[in-house]
Amino acid sequence: MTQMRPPTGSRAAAADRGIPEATVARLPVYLRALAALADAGMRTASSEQLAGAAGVNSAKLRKDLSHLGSYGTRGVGYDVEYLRYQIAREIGLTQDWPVVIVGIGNLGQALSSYGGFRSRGFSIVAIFDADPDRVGEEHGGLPISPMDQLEPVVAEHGISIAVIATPGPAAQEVADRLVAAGVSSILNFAPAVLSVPERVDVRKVDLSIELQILAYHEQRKALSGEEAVPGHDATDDVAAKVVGQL
Amino acid sequence: MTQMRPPTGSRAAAADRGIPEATVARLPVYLRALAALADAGMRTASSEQLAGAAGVNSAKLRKDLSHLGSYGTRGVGYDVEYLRYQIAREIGLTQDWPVVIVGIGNLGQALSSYGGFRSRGFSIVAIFDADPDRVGEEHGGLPISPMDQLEPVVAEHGISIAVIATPGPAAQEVADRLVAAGVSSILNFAPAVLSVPERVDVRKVDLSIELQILAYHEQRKALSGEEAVPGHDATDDVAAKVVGQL
DNA sequence: AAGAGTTTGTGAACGAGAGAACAAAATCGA
DNA sequence: TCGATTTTGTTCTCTCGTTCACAAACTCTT
Ligand SMILES: NC(=O)c1ccc[n+]([C@@H]2O[C@H](COP(=O)([O-])OP(=O)(O)OC[C@H]3O[C@@H](n4cnc5c(N)ncnc54)[C@H](O)[C@@H]3O)[C@@H](O)[C@H]2O)c1
Ligand SMILES: NC(=O)c1ccc[n+]([C@@H]2O[C@H](COP(=O)([O-])OP(=O)(O)OC[C@H]3O[C@@H](n4cnc5c(N)ncnc54)[C@H](O)[C@@H]3O)[C@@H](O)[C@H]2O)c1
Repeated sequence: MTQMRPPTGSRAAAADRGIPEATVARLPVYLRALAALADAGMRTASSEQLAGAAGVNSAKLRKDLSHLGSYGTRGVGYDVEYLRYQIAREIGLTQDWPVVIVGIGNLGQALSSYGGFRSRGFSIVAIFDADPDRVGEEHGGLPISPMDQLEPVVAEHGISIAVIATPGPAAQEVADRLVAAGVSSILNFAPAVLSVPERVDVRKVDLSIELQILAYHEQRKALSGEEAVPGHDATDDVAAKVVGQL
Repeated sequence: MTQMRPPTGSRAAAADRGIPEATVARLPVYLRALAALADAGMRTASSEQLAGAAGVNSAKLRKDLSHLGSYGTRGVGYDVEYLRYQIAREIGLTQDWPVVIVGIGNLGQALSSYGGFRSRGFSIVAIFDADPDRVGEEHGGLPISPMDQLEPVVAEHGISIAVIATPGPAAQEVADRLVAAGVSSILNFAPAVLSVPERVDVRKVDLSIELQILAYHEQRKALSGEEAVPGHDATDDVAAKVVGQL
């Protein structure tokens, strides 16, 4: 995703601040696991325990954490609260991130009403929809704002993270406006490939794709049961038209 | 994810039917790109065009497709409809998958009302919630069923794919019931690490984590601006308690 | 029929990530 | 103080995935 800017020359000691993408994606999981352990009253935890709670291999967890620095104690483990703070700081969760949501349909409403974001370092400061009839409707304590408020709100709050939950065809246009207004990270729920300048990060969440991946594995499981029949594939060349739409 | 069952001995020719996980995750994207091209009236497409529409590198696309077989024509490209059918068949989308959703809160309602699943090969056949007051409510044309209907419905329709959209603490229990009832693929929206038998596939969608990953990159961008100050980190050892809850 | 022009399919080089294994560093009990 | 025990941080190896680059295969024009 983000540009891996070439070796930053002037670096002296250990923590090179270049955490592997795969590790970054797991840090939030560790944070959640630590919260669970803290709630359970644990003040310290071994890599084995933490890994268990996070659902990963303990060697992987230790290597991940070693990228942040050396925050454990050999023979003891990790101080739960301290590690929690260090990870939060590394991810950038010691500050609160203001976020806007564009497209308040089924999904946008669910997101707007979701209370879990605030406690994880994000506050939704405005929600937008193009439908004039919906402007003013409240969701999660915020009124829907009209689209012409987008630029001023983004500027005023210094928004850098936005969520797109519009239909697919509208997504690119919305993304363009967001980027022009100053947003540099987008979470996209619309089934569309967004094209944005290099400095902008886009993450895509696509529920249909997730289901399709499950379907693939499901089909393989089913097939490996009846394995018997070796090499044919009857339906193979029959027709192309069958697929219907997408 | 799924067990990479050891080399299946009795395999003669080319297509070994062991598609890399990374490729599987991209096939649905290609499918969508192909649909877009077809709608635009294209009957044939080069790897370059397809890759453009799908937002990937063309070499990667060609290698991905080569795992399914040799469906292109050198000097020409790929027949849009034919490739579409082949990918759909490979993913298992020539059949329709019945799906159930458990936990009809904000998110579950959005999913239930979403029309996009049907056209992509999935039909929601039942939705469940533990709240007795909500049983009977309609969402997306389906009434909410009580939880005690879960096992009979899963059995009757031969459900193998389920979606969990309950709060985190309830997720494991729900997963256990689903698995016991015969489900072998789960799409989980709850912030919880599910433990399931090996034969069961779980995919997790976690919106907070997506935002946190964006926040990390956002922070790095901000930091690399003020790069000047080299090695310190004032707030480093100050306190641990600051983090609040998760 | 032959040559020019396209575009696929794949071999090979490279890079990133996962996991096993172990030395180094800490605690604890005697 | 010393040795036994625990557990981290890191090195090494292996696997998986990405990208480049090009020969092989096809079309089209003359
Ligand atoms: N609802 C789901 O469960 C679900 C599942 C998978 C994918 N998605 C995707 O998420 C997106 C949103 O889904 P949804 O069900 O909420 O759709 P929806 O149709 O209910 O809502 C879309 C909203 O976006 C608004 N909108 C349209 N054009 C806009 C524009 N140019 N600017 C601002 N707002 C605009 C519409 O007024 C509407 O309120 C879609 O792209 C959909 O494919 C949704
Ligand atoms: N809404 C969002 O935008 C959003 C965003 C990120 C994550 N999530 C996660 O998705 C999940 C659902 O979110 P939500 O906003 O819809 O929550 P919600 O509280 O609105 O809905 C949860 C639903 O699950 C039902 N439920 C509770 N226990 C159950 C059980 N044991 N069996 C069956 N049903 C049960 C409840 O009755 C309720 O209707 C949560 O885990 C949440 O953390 C939601």
